[in-house]
Amino acid sequence: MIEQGDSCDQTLEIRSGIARAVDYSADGYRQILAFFFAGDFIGLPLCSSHRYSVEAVRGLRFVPHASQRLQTGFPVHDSEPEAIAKAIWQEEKAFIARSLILGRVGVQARVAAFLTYLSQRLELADGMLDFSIPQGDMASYLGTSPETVCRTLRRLRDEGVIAVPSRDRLQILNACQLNVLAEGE
Amino acid sequence: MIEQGDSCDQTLEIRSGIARAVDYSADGYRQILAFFFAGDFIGLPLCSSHRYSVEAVRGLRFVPHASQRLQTGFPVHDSEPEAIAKAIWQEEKAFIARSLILGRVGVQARVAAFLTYLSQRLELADGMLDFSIPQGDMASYLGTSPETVCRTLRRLRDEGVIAVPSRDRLQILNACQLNVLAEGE
DNA sequence: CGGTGGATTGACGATCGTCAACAAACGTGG
DNA sequence: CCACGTTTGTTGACGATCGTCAATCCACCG
Repeated sequence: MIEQGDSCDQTLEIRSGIARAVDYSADGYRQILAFFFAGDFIGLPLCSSHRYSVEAVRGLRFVPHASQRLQTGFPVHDSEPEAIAKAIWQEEKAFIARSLILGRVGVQARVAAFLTYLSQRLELADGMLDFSIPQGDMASYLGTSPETVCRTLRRLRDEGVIAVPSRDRLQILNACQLNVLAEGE
Repeated sequence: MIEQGDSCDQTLEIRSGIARAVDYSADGYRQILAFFFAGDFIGLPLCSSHRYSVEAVRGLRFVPHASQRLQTGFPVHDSEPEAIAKAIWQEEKAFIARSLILGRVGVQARVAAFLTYLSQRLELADGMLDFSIPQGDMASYLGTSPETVCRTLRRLRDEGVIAVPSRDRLQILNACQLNVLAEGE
């Protein structure tokens, strides 16, 4: 889709589904930097080459746009400058969001903050989320292990904060309590 | 200096010293999101209000610039679009950097990655860093406690990877080993 | 029906956050 | 220059958390 290091000549606009931004460090370390959802633009050409790879998580539909580089002038041809600023802001917000989530101490706080964040992006109704993100991806995003993610979700389920009716559905039953947990107990 | 939530009508250009970007969440949680150094622009007006506060860490000198909002058109009056793209990219890079550091498992790996990152920004010579960042700030940035930061730095010192000649100086003796530790042992 | 990949659970040991005490550095006023 | 209070750094001890390894279960697909 987009490979880290590729030159910035196209931008993707997500129509539906979830995509992940992945960083492959020189040392082989792999991290999921962000998730992107319907309506997001990714691969904004602030630089000459992409800073991360973009991969489909599930059910991804997107449209590519040819992009002129911001370095050689802003593309005012088909979109207003405001639209570009908004898209850049959206992308940056995604990175700050992960930063804020990872900065919390305790995996439970991070998971709770992540679920709250997700609910703002892909809530269907009544706290029900389209939760088609593998736990391995969640673990990489949250800087922990899949086992710990699983255990933490289980504890939240046992405490009645969330419900997991099916593998790709997750319902937030007690958003208030989730916020308390996100502060670290 | 800049308060989180203020309207974006000024941009700061750092001349010397270190500044920190701080997020105050609604729940009172405080996190240091990024450090900024000489040459950086902060407070870029991608949005109508600032997303974080900016505070001086030490020895900060800066010049304010009145900023037109990107939302209402790019300010091409005194700087090229490329310069703006570069500044935005620099800011975003700082957030991604923290994200990549925090995503690593183990405090030692995070500290090592952070020191490597710092050395790219404020290295003087021979791995010697102007290290006037309180350990409390480091701890908040790294998502850990001041005590653990202190202990980790001590271990690195004992292993001969770094040296701390004075409180505001830190020398990287073995950059290679530091990279190994950043990968998690 | 077997195979495959993800999810789950248990056990164990290392790490790390917390509390507490103390030392060192710094700024202030005398 | 000294006395003092305040901030920051340092160290020890302890308990909870979390990463790892391993085994097992489950959903999905051929």
